[in-house]
Amino acid sequence: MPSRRHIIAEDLRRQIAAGHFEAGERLPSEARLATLYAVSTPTLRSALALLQGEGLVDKIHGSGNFVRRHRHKVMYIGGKGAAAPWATASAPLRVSVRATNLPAHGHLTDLLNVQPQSPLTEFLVVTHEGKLPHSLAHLYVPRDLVPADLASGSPLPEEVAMRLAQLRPPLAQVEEKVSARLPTAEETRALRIGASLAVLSITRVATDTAGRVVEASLLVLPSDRADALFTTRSMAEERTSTT
Amino acid sequence: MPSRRHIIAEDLRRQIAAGHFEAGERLPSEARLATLYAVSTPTLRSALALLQGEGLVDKIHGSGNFVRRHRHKVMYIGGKGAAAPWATASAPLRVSVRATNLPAHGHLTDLLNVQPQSPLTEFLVVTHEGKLPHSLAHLYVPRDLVPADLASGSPLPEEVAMRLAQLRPPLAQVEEKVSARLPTAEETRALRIGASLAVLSITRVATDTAGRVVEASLLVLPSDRADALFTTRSMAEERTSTT
DNA sequence: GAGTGGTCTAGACCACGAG
DNA sequence: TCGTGGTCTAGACCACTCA
Repeated sequence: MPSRRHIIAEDLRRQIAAGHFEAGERLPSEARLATLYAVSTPTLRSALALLQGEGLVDKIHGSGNFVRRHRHKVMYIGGKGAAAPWATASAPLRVSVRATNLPAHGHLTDLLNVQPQSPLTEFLVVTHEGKLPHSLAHLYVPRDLVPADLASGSPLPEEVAMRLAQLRPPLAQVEEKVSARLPTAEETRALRIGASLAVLSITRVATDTAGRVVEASLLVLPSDRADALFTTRSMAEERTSTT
Repeated sequence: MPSRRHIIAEDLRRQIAAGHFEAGERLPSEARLATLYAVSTPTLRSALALLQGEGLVDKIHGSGNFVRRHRHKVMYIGGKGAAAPWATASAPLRVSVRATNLPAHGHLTDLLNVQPQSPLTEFLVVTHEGKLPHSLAHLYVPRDLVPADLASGSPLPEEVAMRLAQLRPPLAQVEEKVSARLPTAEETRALRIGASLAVLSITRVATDTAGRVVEASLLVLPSDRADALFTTRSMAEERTSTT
């Protein structure tokens, strides 16, 4: 037995799919929609919450509910491109980087396998698609692997990737832990997403041939904009040695 | 500025963490809690919805809100163990399998790269932890790779894995597409989870050395019970050939 | 300042679960 | 049958955005 909010959500989905609302267009106000569907505002809002959770609708406080413009998803490619996770996306995204020096603390000491207080550089990477934020990444690299001129301010993303890759030995292993969850309060603000839109959270640890952790990254990918793809080629040795 | 529901949710989190409520214990009724916190029932319910989304609380219609018993997460290991994804979990789970024959249709023809109507066997795999469902998997295998005695009814899980592995050539590649999303209505029922608890959805396609798809699986892992781990060992050839 | 969404209330009635 | 959660109402007031 479908509840009213499901009926309303389904009707709006249909109208959006049928093109009755243009991409990027604002829907009628919640008060107006509530009148149209003859329900109270909380009921109508819960219907919209379903559409938000699917990434069909963008809610902007003070402005309105908008039909999402971009419906194409980016594919995050696992295993490759450590130090440049944003470059593994398959669509043109604008990338900005802010670098900060900080001492290792908390989870970071475990992730990077370093002593507390040992010097790290954090790269806060925000990708945008058009003018809207797309995804977030925090990269942590031991300071001695970071050229001094990249270690603070807002370096160019391409340069960060290239220079880091030059400075360190080849990677031996990339380990990626993937979780699904709802966004934190900060993430809903930073990514301009609703609290009911799930995100992919990827913790990636890259190790060099000497067994040293050369980079740890925390990636947050909203589920309406990104999936992740992992490809494993089986070789006889691997399939026995990894058991 | 924290809203009331966040304050209430935080207080309940604290009390649960402090052990004021035992694992598996029922919380006071929503009406009672609403009185205690001096808020209306919708407000109190939205606070509980936050805890559900974190997997801290199990809501059971007609019975009450229960503190989740198991708080340990299973780790799904990517890349390995095609044909037995459930075996890659790191905790003891009870597994049940139901096999059905069906013709390829819809997405399945694309995933398995077969003609529509070509014969497949579906294995519906449900894992339980104790008496509660843990996760769901649908496996699809071309019929000619399935021994006849496994192709219907409820075969033993271990046998399915072993016999399938014997019958087919070694795997060349496993591709896993990972998404985060909220559960569908059927999944909330089948897994006994709230609609606000995100799930990891993994589509796994295994290919043999001849390039034939020998298995496609759709896995659904509730985010409070499972993460996924992917490990990539870099070899010089791979890093250039996969670009 | 006008209009939008965000939060909350104090009820009502329905649907489910267990004794 | 009774207590539980599920859904919904018809408002109120606050916070944000934009002209």
